[in-house]
Amino acid sequence: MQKHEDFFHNVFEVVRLIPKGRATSYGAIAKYLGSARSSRMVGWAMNASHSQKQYVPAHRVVNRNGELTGKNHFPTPFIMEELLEKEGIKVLNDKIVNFNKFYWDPMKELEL
DNA sequence: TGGGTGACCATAG
DNA sequence: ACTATGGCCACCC
Repeated sequence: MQKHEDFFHNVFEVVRLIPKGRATSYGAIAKYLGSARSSRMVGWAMNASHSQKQYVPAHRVVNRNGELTGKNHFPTPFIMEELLEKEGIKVLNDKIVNFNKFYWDPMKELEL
C-alpha cells in the first residue's frame, strides 16, 4: 500500500521535470528509478496520475518507439496528440516524428 | 496459491 | 515492417 505510493511519487516527480516540448519513455523512467521495478509499473503510475493534485504531463511519456500507446487512457483519445503538437512535437499515425530529436533521457539530463 | 492482465522492453527470426 | 518469448511486478480475481 505504502510501498508503491513512494514509487508512484518518484515517477510523478520525474515526469514533472520533463521540459515542455520534450518527451521520454516509460523504460527510461524505470531505469532512472533503479529498474528494480519494470517499466510496466511506470504505465501503472501514469494510470493513477489523473488523480494527482499536482499537474503531471503524462502526454510527454511514450513508449520506446515514440508511439502514443497511452492515448486511450486520456479523457479523449486525441488529447495526447493535441498537447504534444501544441508543444511543437509532430505526431503522425500516433507516433512522434523524429522522436530521438525530442527524446529526454533522465539518466543524461538529470546527470546522476 | 496461481493465473491473467497491462500506457513496457530487449532480443530473435 | 511483423510476430513470438521471456522478463518485469502490482493488481485483481
